[in-house]
Amino acid sequence: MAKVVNLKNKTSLTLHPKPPFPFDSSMYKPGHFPSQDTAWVKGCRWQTMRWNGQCLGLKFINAGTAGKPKINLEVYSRDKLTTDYTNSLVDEINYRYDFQADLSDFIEKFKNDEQLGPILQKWPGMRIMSPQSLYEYLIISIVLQNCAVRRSVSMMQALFESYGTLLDYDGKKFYCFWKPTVLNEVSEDELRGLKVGYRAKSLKRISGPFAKGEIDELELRNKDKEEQRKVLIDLYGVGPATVGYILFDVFKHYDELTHISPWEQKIYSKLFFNRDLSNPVSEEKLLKFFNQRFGRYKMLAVHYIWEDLFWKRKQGQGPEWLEELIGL
DNA sequence: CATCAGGGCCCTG
DNA sequence: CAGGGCCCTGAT
Repeated sequence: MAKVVNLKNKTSLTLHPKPPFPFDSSMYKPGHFPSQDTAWVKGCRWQTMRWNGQCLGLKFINAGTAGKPKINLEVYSRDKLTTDYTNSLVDEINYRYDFQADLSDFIEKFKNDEQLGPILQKWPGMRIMSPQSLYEYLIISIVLQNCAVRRSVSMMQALFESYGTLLDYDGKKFYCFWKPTVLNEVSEDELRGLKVGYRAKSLKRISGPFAKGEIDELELRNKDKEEQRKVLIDLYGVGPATVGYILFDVFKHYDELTHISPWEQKIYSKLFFNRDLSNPVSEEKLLKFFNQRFGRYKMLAVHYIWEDLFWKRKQGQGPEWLEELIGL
């Protein structure tokens, strides 16, 4: 069982995302994998975070409007935090949640687009996000591979219980990720015991370069997209699908769309071409279509459409065919 | 009970 | 560059 740490120290900070900023669609993504390090209710997101050696419990509270955004951030920690620490934390949060992004050009370009226009009206300036570090995102990607969501959730749970830290803060409990050194030192057999299957090897081999400091996420952010791609694809267990997600979510390349998985292919074929699930448009044709229509914003545009679909589903207004595809 | 596919990726030929 | 195999689970 994971150890439980009670975070008694609370620091209050204020964040100012660049307007326009719709809080809920930016801070909660029904289309993302549901990990056990977070929760959301309207106007509020809880999220654990490992930063500079400390496990933190974050609570983001909406205290503004889309036009005049303001977030009250409560940071729960075991130790008292220094100003230097909270400054670096705020920088990191701004990066991970893309708070300072200027999306005015994107909004202007597509406000009258047939599919995108209505969503931009509803959620002008919605951000992309990756609350996790690059390493943590990689772990999630590995447990996502070649299985349905239900199993991914149970693998993640098992990993958190064995190697994570359960944080107790604000009357709630969420898991916090482990340091890369932890998995680097366990045996593949031990990992297999958690029923992660052949993914045990990938989990271990991905942890290595991070444990040894061979991959520095902050440094990698300053490289160009193709250099980032090369570093990622060289990791064992990381292929084109995973790299695509990371270049977009973690490194914020709004134009990264080079691979469409079969189930995404079915969804886009239905949404844009009204094709039956059994008769999807080819990946190549879809890629060409997105490129022509959305140019350097193609993945961002797809994200808006994707999240709109999954928000509707969450509210019980999703299309029938989507349930068929997800098959939970 | 058996069989199969699943939000990939690696390795082989 | 195509295709088999991989761990395991839930669905059939």
